[in-house]
Amino acid sequence: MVPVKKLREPDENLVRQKEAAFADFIQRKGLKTTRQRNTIISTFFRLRGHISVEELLNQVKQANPRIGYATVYRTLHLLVESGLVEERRFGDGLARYEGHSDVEHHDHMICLECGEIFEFFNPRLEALQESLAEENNFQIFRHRLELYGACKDKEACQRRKSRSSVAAQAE
Amino acid sequence: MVPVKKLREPDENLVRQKEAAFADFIQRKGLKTTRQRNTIISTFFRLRGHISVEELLNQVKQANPRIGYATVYRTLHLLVESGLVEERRFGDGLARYEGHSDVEHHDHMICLECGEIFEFFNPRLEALQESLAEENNFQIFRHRLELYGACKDKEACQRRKSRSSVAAQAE
DNA sequence: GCCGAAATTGAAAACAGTTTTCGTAATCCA
DNA sequence: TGGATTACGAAAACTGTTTTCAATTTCGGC
Repeated sequence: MVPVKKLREPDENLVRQKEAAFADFIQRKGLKTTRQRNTIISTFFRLRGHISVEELLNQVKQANPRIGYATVYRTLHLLVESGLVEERRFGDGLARYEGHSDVEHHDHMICLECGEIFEFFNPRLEALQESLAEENNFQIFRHRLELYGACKDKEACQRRKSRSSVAAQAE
Repeated sequence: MVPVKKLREPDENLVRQKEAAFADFIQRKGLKTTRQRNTIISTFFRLRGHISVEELLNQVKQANPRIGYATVYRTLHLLVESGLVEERRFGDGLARYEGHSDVEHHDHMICLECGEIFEFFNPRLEALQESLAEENNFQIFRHRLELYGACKDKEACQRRKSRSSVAAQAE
């Protein structure tokens, strides 16, 4: 079973690979390669974690301050369409985008104290879901499992259970 | 284990009980009892399922057409605060509200074809989540599990897998 | 290299769902 | 039954996201 892991630095080879895959996608669709899109995707792939549009735009603006929201949104949609990126919503009202990790499918643990998001995958869990669906005459296309709580890595998160921070507006 | 069930008609006694509980809540908070709030909550508790604000407003307007969005939103917030109702978001951008069923906690299967929402609960699933969290040094406060797919009750949902209907914008 | 159709951009407007404002009306305790 | 307090409803404001539109860029063919 694949344990929880904090996301590692994206490695440069993988990033290049993804950029190439996106270029392919763009070409296959008969779309055009533009400076803005390149800036956005290469910025995106070099970030790690679950990026909100605003976070991405901020980074992107460092490379090219003239790029605006619209283009970032549009490019993210393309990334999702290309299959290179997934959109997630964790209940704080923001869409977040995640470049595929090497784990194909995974679920999330979200620390309500520090906001850290961990990925995990467990085949028994998947199997159990399948068999439950089966029993109930339901066919699963996809699912979403999110555990909200406190990570124990940082003692701070265990102490500060006041639910003051991120917890307030989550969900 | 508690199997999937479609929601039954809310029974009149339970509804009365909830209305009373809400009245209590209002009083404890030093708020006022108003005709509008009464209309809204009694309409809400007599509906079943996972109600969107618009659905609720439509129903409410039949009893009193002068009631507007603002009051419905405000009353729903009170219901959530009172603990009698939970807010859910299934990724179509709408908040949905659910009066507690008799199953305290439960997860959801959502049919992407017909939009039907089923509730289920499975202790093994819960236990597995707990042990995964344990292993990974994480403390769960709450979680959310949603299975998206096609219900097999209606043959229509199995046939029509084209992802044309509800599926398109979901997530 | 240059043309021109087609795609893309950025700013701003539009949108959807939700929240807030503000003047008026209803509640309810002394 | 005041009268302070809370609630109401309509409309404006807000947030995150999408669309519009005129101007710009891309790129395959010449």
